[in-house]
Amino acid sequence: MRCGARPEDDEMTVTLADVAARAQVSPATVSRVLNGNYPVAATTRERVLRAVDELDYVLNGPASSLAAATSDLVGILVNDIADPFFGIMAGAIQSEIGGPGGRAGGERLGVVCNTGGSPERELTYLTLLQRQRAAAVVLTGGATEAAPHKAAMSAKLRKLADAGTRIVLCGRPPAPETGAFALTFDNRGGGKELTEHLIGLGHRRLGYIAGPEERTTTRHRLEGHRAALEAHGITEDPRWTVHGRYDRRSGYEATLELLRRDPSLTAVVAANDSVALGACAALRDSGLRIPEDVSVAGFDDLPFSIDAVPALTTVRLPLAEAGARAGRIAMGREEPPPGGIATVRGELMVRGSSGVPRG
Amino acid sequence: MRCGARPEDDEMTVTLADVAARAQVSPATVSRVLNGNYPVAATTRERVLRAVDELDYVLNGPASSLAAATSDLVGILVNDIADPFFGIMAGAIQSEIGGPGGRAGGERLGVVCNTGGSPERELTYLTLLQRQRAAAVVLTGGATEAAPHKAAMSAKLRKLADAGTRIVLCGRPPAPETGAFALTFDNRGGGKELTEHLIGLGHRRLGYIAGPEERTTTRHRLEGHRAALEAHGITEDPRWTVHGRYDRRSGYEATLELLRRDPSLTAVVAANDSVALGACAALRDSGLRIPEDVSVAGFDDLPFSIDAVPALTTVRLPLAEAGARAGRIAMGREEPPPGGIATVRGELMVRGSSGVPRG
DNA sequence: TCCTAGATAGAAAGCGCTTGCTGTAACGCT
DNA sequence: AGCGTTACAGCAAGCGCTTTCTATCTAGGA
Repeated sequence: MRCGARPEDDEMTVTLADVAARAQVSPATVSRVLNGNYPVAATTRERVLRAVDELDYVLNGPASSLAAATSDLVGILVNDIADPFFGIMAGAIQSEIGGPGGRAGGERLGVVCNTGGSPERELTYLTLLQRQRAAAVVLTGGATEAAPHKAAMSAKLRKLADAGTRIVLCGRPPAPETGAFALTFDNRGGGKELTEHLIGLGHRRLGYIAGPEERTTTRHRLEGHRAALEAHGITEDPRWTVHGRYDRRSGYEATLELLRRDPSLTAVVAANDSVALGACAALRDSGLRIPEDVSVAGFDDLPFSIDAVPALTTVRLPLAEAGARAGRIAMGREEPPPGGIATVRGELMVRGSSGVPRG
Repeated sequence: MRCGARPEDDEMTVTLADVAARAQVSPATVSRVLNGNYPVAATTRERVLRAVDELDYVLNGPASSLAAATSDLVGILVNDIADPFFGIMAGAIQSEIGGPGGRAGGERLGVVCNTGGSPERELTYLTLLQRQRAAAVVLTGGATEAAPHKAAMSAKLRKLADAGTRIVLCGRPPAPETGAFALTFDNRGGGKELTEHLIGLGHRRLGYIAGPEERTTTRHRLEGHRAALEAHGITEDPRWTVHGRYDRRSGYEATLELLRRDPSLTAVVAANDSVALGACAALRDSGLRIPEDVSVAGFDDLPFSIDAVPALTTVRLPLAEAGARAGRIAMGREEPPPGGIATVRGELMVRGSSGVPRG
């Protein structure tokens, strides 16, 4: 690496000019060697690279971004980084973004930002990324539907797109007129299929633990559920739906509430797998067997879902695949879907937590 | 926000100078208003802020970083972003970093980078962060112990620290002479306590599913386990230890292997909770009951561990608390621990997956 | 009343890099 | 031999912001 016997190296941070001086070339040439976007004679390049190595030079990112009017930052927005649902997508996106380990060429810094599901934070992060002149931004997970926020988001996304930032929505509904590409999960279809499976088993009284209100994911999954009920002539009792957060705790409490409202329920459909796990715990604590007394179903098919006892019936979403594709699109390495929108379907996974209703 | 009837706004990206012109002040004044680090008359500030708003101005981050020689990026390195172990820490760190939603003042961009456990990627990410002149870097999770990588890391961290980047290690052993602060988990102590609990229950033949070799976390937990065995006069059979990855799949396979090697084992201690879940699945699939036939123990106490059936006996690590503290230290908002090093202890959580041995 | 200090605002010099344009050899062609 | 090319390399002008230093003005104090 470095020969270590050159005290003057450490005087200050090394600049392009220092490298140029050592390699006996102009700064321009060093820049071109580093960026590899201009012909440089092999011997010169060699000399420059040696100097870079000897001086242990690290490019000044901000300066570079300023001069080139582009940065190598790619933002990844997630609702909850502690939730594997987002972790898996983010990991897949980031690995395609390149960053380290990615294929050659643009060594980009994929940065994941945790909005905690808060619309304001989402907006603030977008501003921060805009400020950094991010090369691309990938937004994952459902969106908030409150009108003011929706409008603000649209405006912000449009502005980002105008500034040349590529926008990709992954697992989120399309944002019309923002220039964003969308990979949308078919939450409605999945929800419908799941409930139809339960109905097919003979269930007629199904509780539903929905996610937070005003979120697209929540609404779509619930709509699918209701569509299934309706398609089979089942009239839904308003008491059968409870809203909560997308976590285990919420599932536990909601299930208790559901049981209180109508003890005759024979199935509980949860907004996602974590919620379903909480539901299972609540049922067990209430002395009910799964699926003999009550069937349970989740959504997403996160890795731990198969380890539940009994294993969770759920809808598998190809999180990693979708993330990878979103990452490639963000990097301009894959053709965006026709019309800018693609629907990604889930797959029903029937496992032990669902069975024929009791009695 | 903006009155919308000024087509000239959108001509090009708005700069500080544009704002200055509109507010009838010099660019210097605008900068000062925005940074709030210099006295500006209230009426002037007012005028400037109005102009900022009207023009919808967004600071150019790279330019700002270049001129000020500092950036508002804070890097968070994790081994596996899809693993809640890291997700929880990263979330806690990021929320303290400020970023959006954080308390007032420096609005920093906390970026989490997924190394996938690869030493090279780790190094590359550090270089990328160095290039961006990151304000701070938090490294989470165990470190790789291979000598060359260790040396390279040390050098890199020292260089970062020299450049003014604050370095915090969270859940990772101290890195001597690098100027890094460390919040280290007491993996050894936790491992020892866990195994002692099992021994106390009467177990004498315990299998151990360790993590990948050459990682500090793996080694420390294993050392604790062995210390407990030794302290109780139990001679370990080499066949009782199997190495694998930190995931469920690995736990499943390792358990099968363990059972093959010695069917008389009465307990299986796993490197972490995910592995333990895999172990449970393997035991069940082998027709063994937990804990009647074989006891199982995990490590970390991730949220889903309590939902295992039976609930997992494990060691709780205060992931969120440690992350939050690491974040505050990184931001200079909390005094670093004396000596730059603090040990964070785990807490034994005895639950249903461990019981007295059969026979 | 004159002078000094305190409070603001502006001028201008960079920060370290990229890139359009301008040389200047060496090459191949007629 | 003469000339258009091609292949490199350098010059120098910024990119948009921060910050030091200087200028101005007002308010006290002697």
